[in-house]
Amino acid sequence: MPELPEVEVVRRGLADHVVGRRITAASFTGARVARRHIPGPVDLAHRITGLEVTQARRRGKYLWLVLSEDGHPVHGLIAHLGMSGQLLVEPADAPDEKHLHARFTFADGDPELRFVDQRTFGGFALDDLADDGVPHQIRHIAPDPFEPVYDQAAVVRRIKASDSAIKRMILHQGVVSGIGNIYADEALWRARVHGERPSSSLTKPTIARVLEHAREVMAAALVQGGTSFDALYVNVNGASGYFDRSLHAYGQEGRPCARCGTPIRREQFMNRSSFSCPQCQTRPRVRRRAG
DNA sequence: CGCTAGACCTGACGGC
DNA sequence: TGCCGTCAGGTCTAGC
Repeated sequence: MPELPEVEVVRRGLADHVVGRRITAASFTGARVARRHIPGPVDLAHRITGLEVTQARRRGKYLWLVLSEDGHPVHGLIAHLGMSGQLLVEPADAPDEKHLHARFTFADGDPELRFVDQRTFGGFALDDLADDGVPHQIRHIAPDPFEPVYDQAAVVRRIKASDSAIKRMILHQGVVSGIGNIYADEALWRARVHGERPSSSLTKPTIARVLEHAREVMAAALVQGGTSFDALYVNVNGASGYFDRSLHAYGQEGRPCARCGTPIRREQFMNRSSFSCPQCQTRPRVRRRAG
């Protein structure tokens, strides 16, 4: 569910409500929520107990809490929200949620931090931090468009060199991170490019425009607290964003394109739905084949 | 190497 | 009312 803007809203909540506090206990309700931590949930809980949260960081859709001892960073507690994960800051006496999977308590008492995840595609892992402060386990995730180390010219070159569809490339978290199905469709609509166009057939300025639109639409969504269609996506206080009102393509099947009035179409691509304007975003003429 | 399909889960919704 | 199929914001991997 959550893409970069929604995850950034959560990161800011963690920065406001969790950074600066010392963990006194952690519990995980099962192995699945800690499946990325090979030694298991008990080891994970044991190893973070007593450490202080000194930073809340994010790359793309991945979050991590920098955990320190005596002021020195020792670990990164990686969190991914998957499709339905929520990190909630709540009083300890709030009733347990149906899909509560983790609980963290702190030396200064209330509030505690909870991880609630209906589908448990999300979860936690503990890892060391590399020299640049990024946990080793997410080294394969490329910088997102809001990071200082993001090199758009390099991303454009890499995409231009690929014969893959442009939508596949901007969804590829190893090329550029943070973009998911919603913002991919919105960026492509804004750039008037059909997602199945082979990347190599696009000019570098066009590829750059797609990426710039992706960054802009995510920045606009962030201002509005992210995109939420229902109660599944919320910030750490349980509140929803309202960028869904500003979507032009995603989920808009049959509604008139805001530019030309043509009904937005829905197609299957990469085993998921894609939304686009048939008039503004013409399909590639031929599906190229090797040979 | 790149791509596809499938797996991992639960719940909401529409049709019958 | 229930049953069944479909769909959902993500990621990972087995197998071509």
